[in-house]
Amino acid sequence: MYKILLVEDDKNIQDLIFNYFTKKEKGLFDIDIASDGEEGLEKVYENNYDLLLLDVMLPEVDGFEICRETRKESDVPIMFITARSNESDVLSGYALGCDDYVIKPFPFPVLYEKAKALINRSKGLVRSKIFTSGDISLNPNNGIVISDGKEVKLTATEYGILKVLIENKGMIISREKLLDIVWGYCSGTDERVLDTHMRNLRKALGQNGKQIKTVIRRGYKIED
Amino acid sequence: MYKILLVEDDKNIQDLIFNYFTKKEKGLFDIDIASDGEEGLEKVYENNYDLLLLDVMLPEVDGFEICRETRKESDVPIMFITARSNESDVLSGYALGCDDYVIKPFPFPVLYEKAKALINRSKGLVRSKIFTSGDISLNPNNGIVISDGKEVKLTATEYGILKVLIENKGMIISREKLLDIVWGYCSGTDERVLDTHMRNLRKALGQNGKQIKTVIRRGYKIED
DNA sequence: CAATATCTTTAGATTATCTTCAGATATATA
DNA sequence: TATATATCTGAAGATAATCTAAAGATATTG
Repeated sequence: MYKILLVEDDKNIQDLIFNYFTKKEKGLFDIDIASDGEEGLEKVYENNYDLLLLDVMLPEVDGFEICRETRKESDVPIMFITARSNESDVLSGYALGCDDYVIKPFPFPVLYEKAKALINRSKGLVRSKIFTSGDISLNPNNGIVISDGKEVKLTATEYGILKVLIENKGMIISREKLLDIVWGYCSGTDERVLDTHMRNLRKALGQNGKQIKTVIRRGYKIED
Repeated sequence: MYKILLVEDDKNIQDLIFNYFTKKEKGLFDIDIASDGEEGLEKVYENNYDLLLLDVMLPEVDGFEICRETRKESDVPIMFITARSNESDVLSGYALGCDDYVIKPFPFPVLYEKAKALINRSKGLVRSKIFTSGDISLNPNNGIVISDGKEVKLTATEYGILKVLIENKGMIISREKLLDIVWGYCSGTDERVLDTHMRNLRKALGQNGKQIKTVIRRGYKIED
């Protein structure tokens, strides 16, 4: 559940956005509404939003001012939604540190997807990147492998093998393919090195090493 | 210096974007160009870009396909820039995991600011903040590094290395990437300089130098 | 232009990791 | 069941990556 603050003085647009955002995928977004800039700033200070949707022309304090004040101490994602489409207004918005500047009118589904994309980006959730198999998890982003809750230190080769297996969980990966992917070639004579690395990898994973099955004559696979 | 890949078949637009982006704030952006989708995908695989600008309608492999393939293993920021303005096309783009969908024609300054905002967001640099790792803190605003409560004077190279590591705390940064980011290239012969700088950096940080771990064959990382 | 600080190069020492090997064990096939 | 084939294991040797230290090159400062 992500919390969004909408600062917009037009009741009609308030309702339309509120309805679209709260009903589309139930429970994904929770929307707070402020009808003028002063109220908007107060809410920003008092809450911890995941996204601000700011109209620019507002009573009391305008959207640009809200953005400027907010950016002094927060990197919360900010999108302007406004009818002011002058290039110079758009550039002003970006200069103040907004993330997107959407010009009215716009299709609600597009605004919705923009909001989702931006929130995901801000939380580093663009691609769900942690692979798991049983109690083993591998995060290709930082290269950390966890088995039974403890980080295990793998060598580069072991890591490469595990990555291929876990990315293709359940599939049998042939020895040739493993040699090819991890070493970049497939010679043949020294093909037995893989045995040793598989053994070391299994040992490093402890109890969970058993998740790596050998399928005789066909390769290896990992299964939870 | 951020690296951008532009995949666009129209030579004219290629030139316009290239010129605008490379000349505006000199050295902020470095632009690679691919004229068809196949070349684009190759470049994505071979390089480490900070942003992809993808046209949708392309020879060989279209922009959507590039996005889909890229997202299988990367969360690099992606912006579509295309004349296809149907709502369903826009939604397709977001469904594939893009960060923004810009409809042609657009003012170059706006595209430029969008690119900057997105890259900053992706790197967590929206608001400059103080990075910490254990008892080390680095303030990119004034370039001051504090270790164990005392300011330590780092050389520019040492500072650059620490900054990259601490901005990506916990992640393994490859030697190539460090060389590339800090020196702007990656030659190969004189690659061993890094060893020395890492040692000097660790020594300068005193006890806390131990927070910088070397991950053999894969790079270095900092952890608290 | 000298003095100083910083960066880069080099090469030997020290590890970590990879590979090889040979015998043991398991599995397929006839 | 016998035999051939495939994989596992453990130890040791080979290779490659990183660390260290010291000296030469370059840049910066007064």
